Amino acid sequence: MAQHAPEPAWDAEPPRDDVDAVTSAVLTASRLLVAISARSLTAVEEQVTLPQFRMLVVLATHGEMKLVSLAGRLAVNSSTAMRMADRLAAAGLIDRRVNPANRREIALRLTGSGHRIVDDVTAHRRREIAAIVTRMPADQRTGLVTALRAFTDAGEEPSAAVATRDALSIDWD
Amino acid sequence: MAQHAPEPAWDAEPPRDDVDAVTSAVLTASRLLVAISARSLTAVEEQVTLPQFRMLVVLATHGEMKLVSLAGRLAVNSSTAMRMADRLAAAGLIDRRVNPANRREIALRLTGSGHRIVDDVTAHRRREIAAIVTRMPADQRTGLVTALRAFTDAGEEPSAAVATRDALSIDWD
DNA sequence: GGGCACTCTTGCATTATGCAATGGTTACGT
DNA sequence: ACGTAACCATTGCATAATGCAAGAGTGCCC
Repeated sequence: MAQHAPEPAWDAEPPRDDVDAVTSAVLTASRLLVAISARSLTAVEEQVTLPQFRMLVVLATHGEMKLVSLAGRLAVNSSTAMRMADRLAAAGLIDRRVNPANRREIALRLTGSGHRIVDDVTAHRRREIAAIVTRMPADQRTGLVTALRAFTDAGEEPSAAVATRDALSIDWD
Repeated sequence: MAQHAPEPAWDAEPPRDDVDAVTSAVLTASRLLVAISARSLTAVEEQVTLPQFRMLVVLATHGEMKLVSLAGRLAVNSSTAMRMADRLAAAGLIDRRVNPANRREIALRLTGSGHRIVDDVTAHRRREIAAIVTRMPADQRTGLVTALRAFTDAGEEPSAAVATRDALSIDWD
């Protein structure tokens, strides 16, 4: 990929090769992380479908929410969220009640069982990542933290403007 | 695990463990990467659904395949893959023909239009990651490459044993 | 030649998804 | 205070995704 002789010949523009090499490294890491996440989901996929799991994650993260907010965060139509909530409520994983302060809306919330499912997946994922980190040379670890922080900082700054919706198909935790 | 107390990750709380801190950093980066991928998909989601796009990606990566292999790689039932292939063929994005060497199987392959869709998404994703990398301090970039390589190396080593299926819902490129 | 494994295909049931319409509830403006 | 507009949940309708199971064609091996 990156040869040597990074001669920044023009302007203040950063050398293309440098950025390209880093981009490729990030993409490679992405694939691994997605594979890990996919594996961590197989544990619960007997109990809930993937879209249902996404809903549980959002509720675990944001606590009680009304339906339209939930739908917006999942980037699905409210009718879709509606029927998913129906099924999750029937399965005893979420709890629905009318908001007494505003009777137009309903408050949706995880039950204990719902929380347990999310926690199981999160624990599995953390465990698997930790296992990988353990296999890394110890002196590389601090470097990874520093580098990733720089990356996420650079990536999150403008995201306020973008108002990134939650992940399309996999929510991590 | 965590109820809904926001996790202090690596700062704030005294890192109980080196591994723990790194794991948290990786999880944070994961979320950003997923958000990026989700955004890169919105461009094509008028033309194909997400599962359909996954199928296109697999075909772009592996070239011509028979149906069961494709289904296996997508981790879906062959009947599901079958009908998705029907729709993609009807849309002119893939091409199906009987394998002359083995008339039980059908060979599925991307058309030009199918390729274009995959390329669009990949380009979008690379562009967005590159933009973030550009915003990083230049002296952090090489550190990121080194650190990510150490991470992916450590993560891929045992994956031969695991035989990781492709990502459950998002294929990256 | 016959069984057997492999492939594609189709029928059936459930879930996911969006759009549009309906009815209840709140907010706002005059 | 009244009426209208905005907001919210809900349901009907159509299509896609998904798995299981059964059926039909094809190739392989003994």
